[in-house]
Amino acid sequence: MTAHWDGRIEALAERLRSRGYRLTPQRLAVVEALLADGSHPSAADVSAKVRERHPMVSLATVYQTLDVLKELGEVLELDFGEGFSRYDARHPYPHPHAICARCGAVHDVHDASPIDIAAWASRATGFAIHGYRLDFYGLCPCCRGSDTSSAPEGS
Amino acid sequence: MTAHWDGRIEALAERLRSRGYRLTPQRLAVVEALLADGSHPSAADVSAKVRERHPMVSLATVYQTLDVLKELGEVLELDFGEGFSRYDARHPYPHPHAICARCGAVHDVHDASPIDIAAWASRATGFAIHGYRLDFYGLCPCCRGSDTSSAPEGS
DNA sequence: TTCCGTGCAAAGAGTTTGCATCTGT
DNA sequence: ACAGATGCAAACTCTTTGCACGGAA
Repeated sequence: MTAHWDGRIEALAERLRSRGYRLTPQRLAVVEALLADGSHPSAADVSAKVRERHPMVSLATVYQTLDVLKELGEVLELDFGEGFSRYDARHPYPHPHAICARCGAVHDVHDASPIDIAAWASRATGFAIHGYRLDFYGLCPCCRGSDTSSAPEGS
Repeated sequence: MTAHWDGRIEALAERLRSRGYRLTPQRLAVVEALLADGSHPSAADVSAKVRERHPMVSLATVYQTLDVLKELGEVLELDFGEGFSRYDARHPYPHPHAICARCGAVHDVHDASPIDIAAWASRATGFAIHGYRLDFYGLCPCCRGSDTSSAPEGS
């Protein structure tokens, strides 16, 4: 299967080198782990994925590589108030997310907004808007049907 | 001066008592600190403010009180990815914020959105949307004019 | 008197950093 | 060969928790 992030590994490798960063096996492994699926992995998720095939890559290296990728604008750090960060290397630009309160899944929302919310906010606030974040909380289509209660855990 | 949160201290006191919570001097001090100004204070900010007049109130008590207030729905916990949470007791319901990248100020956006973004997101994602957060990043009107560079710190 | 709340200090989670060793270019 | 990257462990920040004391109902 092909998708728009095909070739992103090669592009990233080139980008790293041209900016004076070395392309180490560890960095390659982190990039591969980030792009492996459409999820929004935490640093621990990335580390676990990397260790499946490169058991000696340390968590510190994962964090350091994520920092480099953030600096290059090739990964987006997402904080949903869970106590840790998630990362998105497939779509490293601001876009809305929908978070399921029951199963915890994070979905990307790629539909174009019917309005230019940044322009609206600029008008409403007087700010020069550089970016935004828009997160929706609710039940994903899957969890909507499978349970009448919306709480992740019974209190 | 009067504002819509006048009487909120009294209302909160009543709410606490009716729910079986005690109204202690510490809790009153935390509530006062939260409502003192329109900023979006962190727990440390609240603690500092409380200690101006009640030096023996511990940080743990501040956190515990914030938990109670969150449970009552009287304070909103906000996480802007700064590594700590901020709290809003004046407007404890979801509303957009605008964060200045230069001075760090957090402004409330009270203008009504021109569209029902929750309805849009529901249509776009199939989620049952329960809530959302919308944060804008940029330069506040004050910082816009005072400096041509947008970085909080020179790198 | 009976709990609930407090203060202290220690524990906890996630992230960052110092330093000696190793490696891509 | 040399600058930069790695791995380990310790440090750091914010937040939560255990426990004995203290005060309100």
